[in-house]
Amino acid sequence: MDKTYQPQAIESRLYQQWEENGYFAPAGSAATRGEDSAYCIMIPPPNVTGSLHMGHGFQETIMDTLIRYHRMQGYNTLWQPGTDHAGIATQMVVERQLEAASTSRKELGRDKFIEKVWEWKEQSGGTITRQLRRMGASPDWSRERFTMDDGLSNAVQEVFVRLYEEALIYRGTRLVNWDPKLHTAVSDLEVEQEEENGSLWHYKYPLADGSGHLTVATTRPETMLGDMAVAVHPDDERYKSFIGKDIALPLTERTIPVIADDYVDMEFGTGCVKITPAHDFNDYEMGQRHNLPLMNIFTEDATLNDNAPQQYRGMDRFAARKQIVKDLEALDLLEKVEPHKLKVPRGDRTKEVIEPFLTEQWYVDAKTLAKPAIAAVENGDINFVPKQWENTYFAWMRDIQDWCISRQLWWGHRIPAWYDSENTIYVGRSEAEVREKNNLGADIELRQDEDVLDTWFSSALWTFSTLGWPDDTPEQKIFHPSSVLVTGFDIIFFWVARMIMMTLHFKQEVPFHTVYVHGLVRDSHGQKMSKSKGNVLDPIDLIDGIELDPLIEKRTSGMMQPQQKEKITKQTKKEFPDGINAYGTDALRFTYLSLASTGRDIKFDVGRIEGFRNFCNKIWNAARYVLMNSEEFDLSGDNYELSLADRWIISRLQETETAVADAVAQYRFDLASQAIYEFFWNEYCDWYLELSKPVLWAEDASPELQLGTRRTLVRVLEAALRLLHPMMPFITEEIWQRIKGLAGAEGETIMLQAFPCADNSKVDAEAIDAIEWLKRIIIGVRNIRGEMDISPKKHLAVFFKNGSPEDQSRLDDNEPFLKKLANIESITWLNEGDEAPMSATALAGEMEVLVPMAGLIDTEAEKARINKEIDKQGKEVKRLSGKLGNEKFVSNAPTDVVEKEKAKLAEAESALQKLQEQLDKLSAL
RNA sequence: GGGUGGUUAGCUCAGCUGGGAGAGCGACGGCCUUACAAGCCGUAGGUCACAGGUUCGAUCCCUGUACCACCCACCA
Repeated sequence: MDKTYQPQAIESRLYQQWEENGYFAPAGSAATRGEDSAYCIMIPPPNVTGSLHMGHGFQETIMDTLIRYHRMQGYNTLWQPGTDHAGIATQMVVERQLEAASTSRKELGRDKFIEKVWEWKEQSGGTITRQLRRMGASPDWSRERFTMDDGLSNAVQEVFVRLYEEALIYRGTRLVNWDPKLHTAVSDLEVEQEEENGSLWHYKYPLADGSGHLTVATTRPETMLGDMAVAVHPDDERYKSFIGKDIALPLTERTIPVIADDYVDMEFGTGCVKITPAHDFNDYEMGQRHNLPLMNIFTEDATLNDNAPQQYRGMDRFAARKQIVKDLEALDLLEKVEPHKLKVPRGDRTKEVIEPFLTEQWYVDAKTLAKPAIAAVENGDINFVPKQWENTYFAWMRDIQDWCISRQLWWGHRIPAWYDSENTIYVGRSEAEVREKNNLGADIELRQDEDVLDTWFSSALWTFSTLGWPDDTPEQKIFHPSSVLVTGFDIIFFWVARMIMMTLHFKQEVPFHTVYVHGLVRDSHGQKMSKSKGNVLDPIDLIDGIELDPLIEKRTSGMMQPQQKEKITKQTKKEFPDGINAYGTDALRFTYLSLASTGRDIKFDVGRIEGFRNFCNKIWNAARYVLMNSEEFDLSGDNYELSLADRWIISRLQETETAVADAVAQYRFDLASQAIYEFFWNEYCDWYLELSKPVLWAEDASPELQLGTRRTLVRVLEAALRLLHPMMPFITEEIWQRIKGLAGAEGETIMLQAFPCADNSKVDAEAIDAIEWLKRIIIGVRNIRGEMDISPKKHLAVFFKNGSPEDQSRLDDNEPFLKKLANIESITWLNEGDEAPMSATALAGEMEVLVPMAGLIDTEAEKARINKEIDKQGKEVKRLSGKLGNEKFVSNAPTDVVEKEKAKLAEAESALQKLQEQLDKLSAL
């Protein structure tokens, strides 16, 4: 074995073996395993043409850990992989490519364009799944699905048709969020409201009869061309007399009424609001209440249409704004402009300003579907972890709006609706079915709806469409509902809520029992990672490492402003002067898990991953040690004896196994990883391996004891590897393969071994006490050595004073260990009355451990050290005696607490007394 | 405007339904001790954001305040 762990030497080889051997597939049918033993996770399908980012890495690690854990526990385990066609995102990428090639989607035409998208999908579609493999993910790749493949498209169509037939899908004309760049409607969720700096213009609107004017305040002057009224509050004394009068709308030939509506806030602006029902959601509502006509003034590109006065037609909305501001000012109608912060709606993909736009679209009746979906969480059929996300879910679901599902895109599931020349709607699974069902002869021309469905429509069916629905498949019986959904809070509404609605409706069961909601991965300063900030880390770079120059190149490529490029370059040079080391997959996974405490975002600090890379190295070297000391021996016999240390480490292993099981049951991967880390490093390596040396290296040790130690070394390591495998699959497999024979394990892979389960009968309290005793003494001597600057090489002669018979017997049992671990030459037991040399002292309970000072220790230094300890113990005594002197504490606190405090006090008092005596002696010199 | 989460060592975070705080990294001192210098040994760091309250006792429970982050919402 290499002296240092080299992840790149083993990872891809092992992964290939796992995949080729079919270890990722579920093991056994429902008949052989029983349905109860199934465990299933559906992957949140990443964009098919995307690539892995830190959020994926985090999420995949959690899922894979859960999957490997349950697989090892013997569940019939399915991790269902797949990818999403990501309508808008993918179409945008391909359109950009076309643009670069000086053509466009329109030029190409629908069929050719879709062909191009499929080409792009074939070309780049493997990236993310390849990267998932690098993460060590173990989904059943043979079952991989794509939202646009035949089976899933079939499910989408079926769901659409059935919902339409149940009147839960309908077509309606209303204001939608329109993206003028993409030329499509988007749902409310796809609109981000960002606060931006704008202006609030105050304009005079003259009355038609010339008797005066009202002043309206607006952030969007250009929409005034579509104004249909001016509204005031009915109780507003200032404007009561204006209600019912007419306004001569400037720049147009139209007159509009002054209306009263209590939506108007008297305090804001001037208290007069211009009402543009076709271009504002609130105005639309008010228009409905007051029967105002709608006048749309925009085209699909958000340029002004023919409803606008001649001089504005064809102008872009922002150019029109400038022009209208100018024109109104020229008419002397501008009263004032003030700076104003406002929320600007932007498309989450295009960042384009979204325009409320009157169109005909398809909608899902979400209110009806939401009812059972709310109930399922209320009654505990679905549990969120952490629980507070349920409130977020409820709040949204109880006020849910109908879901606009049609998109004016080409890439996606085409809506299965046909129209005749009269625009009658026919919905069906195919044109043929539509014709047959509606008795439409071949002479009647039908055209299919041009639109496609929102990407999330197909994602909403994911848990059952991937298992073969609408066909009745055995997979659905075994694996549905799935066990847990692992996802980010940002898609609770987009995806989780809609999955719950759709699945309950079509399967009459929940899609999953638990929703584990994890936080966002941020950079080490808590900033969101984004290309524009230049702070993005790529999980693959953390695995393979990357030099500084390519890292800078990666972070700055495609940057428009050279200024920004420079800033990012500087920042990157500062943070990663030598680039990023190759840490390997296991270190990365362990880092994610150790940061995964529930309910908060995680800051990813490269310092952390380095620490866990070191942990990998520690494991590697511990294994080297174990192999060196056991490889050439026959460990198979039964003629062995376990030492105290053996029994101790076996006890601690059981306790660690319990801690890990408890933590995983609560999705506390941070606690689980910490428990293993501590066990392996601080106990197995720091103490047990050291304790094994005196046994293995002693000429005169009994063969039984040596065999016992070798067995324990190997077997505890083997169990620890299994315990660790779901978190660190690669290193554990590699080492396991080398030691399985020695440990008496059989099987081809650690992946399919039993996960360790604590056996409390192996917890040996006596051994634990004995090793604690041992550790106290060794640490005491080391402390003196360190504090008094005694060379580690110096063999010490020490004395034990005031020891009990139990101390005596422990000394007899453990002398070689003490000598080896504290580098002690001799231990002299002092009976009462024996003369003790002038010494530095460490306490082990009542017993004093003396390190003679002659020639080694300076009196003043030792006095200072003792004083420090006296100070500490003195404070403790004061605190405890104060507490115990409090009548109320003694009478009110539970007796076991009082007893515990009393014992602590006695111990502190005894220590204090001994230290004081020692100090007196030193002072007398 | 409503809601959620956070505030603990220099940094990143734990702290198990209340018995006066822990880890990793970093810092400091000493070690090339035959598994590991990506290591070993030792040490020093905290009025647990602030103010009240409940309690014999509060980092933990309650109320309020401040700051940070995020989500939702129709203020032109």
